[in-house]
Amino acid sequence: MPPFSSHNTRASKRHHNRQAILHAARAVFAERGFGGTTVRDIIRRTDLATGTFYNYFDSKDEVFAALNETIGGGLREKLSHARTSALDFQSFVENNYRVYFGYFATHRENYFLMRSNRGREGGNQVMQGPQVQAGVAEMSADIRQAIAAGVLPAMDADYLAASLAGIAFGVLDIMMERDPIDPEAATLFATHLAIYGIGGLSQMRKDKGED
Amino acid sequence: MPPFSSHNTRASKRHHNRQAILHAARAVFAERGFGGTTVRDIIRRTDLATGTFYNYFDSKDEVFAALNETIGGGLREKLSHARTSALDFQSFVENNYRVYFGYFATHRENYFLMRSNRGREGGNQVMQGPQVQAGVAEMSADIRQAIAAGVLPAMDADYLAASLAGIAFGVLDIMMERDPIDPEAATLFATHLAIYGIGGLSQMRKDKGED
Amino acid sequence: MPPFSSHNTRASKRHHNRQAILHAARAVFAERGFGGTTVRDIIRRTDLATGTFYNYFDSKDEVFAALNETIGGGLREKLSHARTSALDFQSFVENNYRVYFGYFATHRENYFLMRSNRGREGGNQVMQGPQVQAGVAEMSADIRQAIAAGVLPAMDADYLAASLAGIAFGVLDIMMERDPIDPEAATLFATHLAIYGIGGLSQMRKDKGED
Amino acid sequence: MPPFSSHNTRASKRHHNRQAILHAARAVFAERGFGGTTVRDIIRRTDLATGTFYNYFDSKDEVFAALNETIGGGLREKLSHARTSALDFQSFVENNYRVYFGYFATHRENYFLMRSNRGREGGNQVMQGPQVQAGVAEMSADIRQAIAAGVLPAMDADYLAASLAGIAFGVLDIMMERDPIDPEAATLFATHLAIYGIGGLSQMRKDKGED
DNA sequence: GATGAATGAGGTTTCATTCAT
DNA sequence: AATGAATGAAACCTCATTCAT
Repeated sequence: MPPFSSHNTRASKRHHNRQAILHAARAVFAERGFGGTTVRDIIRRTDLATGTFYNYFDSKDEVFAALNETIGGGLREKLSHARTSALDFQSFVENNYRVYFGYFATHRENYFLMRSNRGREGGNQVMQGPQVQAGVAEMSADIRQAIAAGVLPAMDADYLAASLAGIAFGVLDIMMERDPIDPEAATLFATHLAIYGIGGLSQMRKDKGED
Repeated sequence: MPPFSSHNTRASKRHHNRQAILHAARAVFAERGFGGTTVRDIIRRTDLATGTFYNYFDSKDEVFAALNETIGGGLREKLSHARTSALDFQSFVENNYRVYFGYFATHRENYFLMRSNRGREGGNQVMQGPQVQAGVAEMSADIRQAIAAGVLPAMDADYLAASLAGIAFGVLDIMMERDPIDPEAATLFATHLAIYGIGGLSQMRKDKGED
Repeated sequence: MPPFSSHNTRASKRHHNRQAILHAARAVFAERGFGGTTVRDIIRRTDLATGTFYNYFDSKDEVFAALNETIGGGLREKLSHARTSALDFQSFVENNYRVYFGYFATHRENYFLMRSNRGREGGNQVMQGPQVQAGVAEMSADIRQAIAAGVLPAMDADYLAASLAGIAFGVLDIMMERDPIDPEAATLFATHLAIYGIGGLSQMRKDKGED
Repeated sequence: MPPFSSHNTRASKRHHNRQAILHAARAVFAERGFGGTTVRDIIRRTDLATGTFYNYFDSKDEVFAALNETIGGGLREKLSHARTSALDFQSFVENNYRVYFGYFATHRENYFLMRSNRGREGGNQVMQGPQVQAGVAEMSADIRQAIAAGVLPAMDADYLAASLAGIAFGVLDIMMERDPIDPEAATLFATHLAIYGIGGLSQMRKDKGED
């Protein structure tokens, strides 16, 4: 046994290899999409051998899932933290957007990965990237709470949550195409649109009521 | 000789087969996504033979394209018509949404197809389905016009167009999950959110200006 | 019935179509070889339809055979005629070569066709093109006759016939690459080589006998 | 564990499989020709799986090339060696033929392979089998040298080299049909024909000159 | 007879996964 | 645990030939 090189070799090597695979996979999925990626594409960007892949993941599907898990986890955590520090509904929305746009502004790889969604299983390609799923679901819950607490007037919470996510997606795509990427501008735009829009939604009931 | 069925058989049979393939393809793509669909899957839902597929389309890609072309064409035309009849910006937005939601309410197959977008080539999965592309681009142009004409205050037209499309997508997904499907409710929700949101965007400048 | 266009339409049209197919086939086989040629390639150079091909030939193989038959026939006939007018063995050989090289000098298409021999069935690719087969066999017979008649000393007639054909092939390939094509030079070269070589073959026996 | 079979198994197995494929390919090409052979035909004569073929060769073309490379290499080397030991032009020619006929007399498989040349791309079917290519080209060079050195009178070196190769081909085909195969007889026949024929070619100039 | 779409066996190639070393 | 060749199902596509019109 070599004297130094390995006081915790076993575990750390394992971790290192797993990370190497994830890293390579993220890049390839982003470039070629899920369907266009082969396991060999992934392993080729690594100094491992084909078979080794299956010591770490059971299938191509699984790396993809793990990847989304990882990324989704990071984003979800940040969003969650941002949310707790919100004092009112506007800052709730604004914080969400700021974290969201900021995250992708500093993690371009993940943006491209997110867009590479697999092309089978009729899953919603837009709102069901795992990362977004989380955000939408939690946001939807928060909205319901806000309505219950009287902070927001009664309105369709699912439509609203889906709309806020849709705005996020749309604006994100434009933001990422620009140079320089300006997440703050995107945040302000989305926030204004959303907040005033939400304001209008209370009108909706009145409009109806006043018929 | 059957009395009707064959006054110009050759051409009509050809047309019939092409339709059969398109029909089958739409169903399979919707179920399994582009990547998960094989040409055999398509042809199996047909009473044609494998080779016949290639008399009508050169590849899987091509059916997919033709399908989107067809669908996109239909929707685009309707949207275009709706737009010309708009008297003010609110009805412009409202008509767009009404046509959009109404279209998918009565064409569920196409909704599922639209969500099956292929999973390779890093194309935007959300906003670049051919159908939507058209809508967004034209909407973006119309918004610029409206700004130039003074109907709308100066604002980021690309962000806005992308947001309006994002809202459409988000709301559509929720709408399609409900029973009964209520496109009018979706239209009103999206319209209110958008119109008031847009109203708020002018505030944005002022907010900034008043610093 | 149209007044002029067709006093013997039926038969002549049939002949015309057959010729059209043969003509097209010759060109395509020459370009792409037998294996690389599809029936559709052939028919595409024609104003006929796929199915019509099978009114004239039973298979791809058969056109190929007919083509070789036609060409071989032409060449064989010319060779045969040349042979009857030979007064001695030298002019027998010389006439053969002159006709052979002259034929391809004025029928380049057939030269290329001849080289496009099919690539299946382990048939000899060199000496068994149908055209050559004929020549070699007949030449072999003539050589035996010459030996029997005492015009030539005893020697291996099959080896000799094969060699004469081999020379023809080798020289032909070089000749066809040159510009201008000079069949007379080729004829003289091949004739000299052959005649003097044959002269040497009698020595062979003597060499052996004198051991 | 078997005592011998596996001291460096990995590499040796790889080599073994490659050989197995080449061996099978040679047999099938010889039987059916290039065009008539499918990759499946080859792999079927092996205990390997379809996909394995593509671990060793990229395509049918490539096995064929490798095969010719191997064979051509062997023959070329022998011919080259034979040539260096030639003292005069006659022994140069004689050695060439002896090696050539001797080679195929003891490698029947390769004879049949050589005749199976592919049937597409208008390549010369006769003189351009890789093996022969080498011989002809080198022979052509040697002839030019001999002419330059005054060993041979001026004559058309390309025609001559092609003719010598043509004789080899023609005689070989007859030789291989006989039982027993007698390469020495073939060698002597071809040599006599060639040497005396070449002698006659000098006459050609004179004939012309004396006009 | 002419047409040209339909047929379907069969060819080449890819690739997720297994497995012997 | 790592390796990387082997596997073989399955994908895409071609094309000689048939057949209804």
